[in-house]
Amino acid sequence: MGHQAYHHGDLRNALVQSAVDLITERGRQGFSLAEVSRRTGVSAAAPFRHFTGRDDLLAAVAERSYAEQEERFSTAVAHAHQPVEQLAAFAGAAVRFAVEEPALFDVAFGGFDKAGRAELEAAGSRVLQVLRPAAELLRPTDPFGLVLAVAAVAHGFALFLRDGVVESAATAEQGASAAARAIAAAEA
Amino acid sequence: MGHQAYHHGDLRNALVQSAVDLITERGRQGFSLAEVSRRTGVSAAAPFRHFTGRDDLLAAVAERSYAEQEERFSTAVAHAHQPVEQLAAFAGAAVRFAVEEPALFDVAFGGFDKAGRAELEAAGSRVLQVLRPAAELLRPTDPFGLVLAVAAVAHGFALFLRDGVVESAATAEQGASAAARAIAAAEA
DNA sequence: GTCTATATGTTGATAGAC
DNA sequence: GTCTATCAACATATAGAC
Repeated sequence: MGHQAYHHGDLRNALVQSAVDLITERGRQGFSLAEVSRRTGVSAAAPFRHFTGRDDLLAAVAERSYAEQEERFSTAVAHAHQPVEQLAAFAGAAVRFAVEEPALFDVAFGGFDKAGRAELEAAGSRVLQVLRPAAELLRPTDPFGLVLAVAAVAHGFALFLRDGVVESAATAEQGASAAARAIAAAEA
Repeated sequence: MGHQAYHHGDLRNALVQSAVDLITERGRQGFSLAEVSRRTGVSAAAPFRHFTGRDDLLAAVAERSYAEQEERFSTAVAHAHQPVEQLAAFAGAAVRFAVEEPALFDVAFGGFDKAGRAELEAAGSRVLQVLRPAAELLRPTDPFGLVLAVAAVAHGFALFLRDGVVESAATAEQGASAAARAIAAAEA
């Protein structure tokens, strides 16, 4: 608020939000910096004051994606009290995230160049860390291996759901949770 | 081979091959129809005689990807004789495919619009069918559920490897195989 | 029937004005 | 901090050469 006519106030966040909306509507292929500018009501050059370019804006969307994932998954894990159920809850929440926030899912995993963006890699690692405590209890010899396996199967089901290989979200969620329990049970 | 000066002989396949090479070198972001034309030594308009556009060429690459996957995975499965080992072999082969054919992996799963391309969806389903016999033996009540879980975890590990979450291909391959065995063991 | 030449509109990005 | 040019590269379409 102030001089909204010229200055936008918070153009950076407005651009990120427009990008999320655009990708939600048209998919990550339909994303373009020009269209984001248009929707935000600024010129095509304006975003370059806040981002070094197209990929930098997408990186900001990815950061937001990881933050949202961390919040959702840590909440889901906190609501379960048995370690095995925490893994299952994580897997289910990962599938729900793909359904409820398709744009954030696609940008984070539809992989653009994460190379050289240490902050993004760190954010991605932090998401997996929410499984650490449960994994330490269940498999003290190789906790990270257990984390990876559970995250991998959850992500695979999420992708199958978005790809249409699995039709119902409930099926994907249950499949991911069941697989997480099976993996946790191995050599337990 | 007759008049190579003008007619290309097999421009369609040459374009697909150039596209694979280009994506291998620069990633799926670096793909452009113009660059593919340049490398193949034809004008930018030539591809339109064989493909309706950019996405149609990518779809042809995806078809080739699924064919390659089907061949690799069915071979891997055929070499294992216990059903559980067939699942593990599939998972390992899926990870190897991501390493050895990064372009084919990215195009098939880096998901562009598969909507309305029935042939592509069918090819994708056929890849999973190579696990059917083993799954029928191990879990007759829900064979497809077992197929999905194994394919999901394999795909997840493959993606983590390509994303740098897992550093070594051997780790990813072993993780995927071990998870496949664990999933097969559940309620067996 | 297969490719080239050429043209249009869109995009990502830069430079300089306000 | 944002705008108005402006540029090269790209996807796509059409008409015509061989």
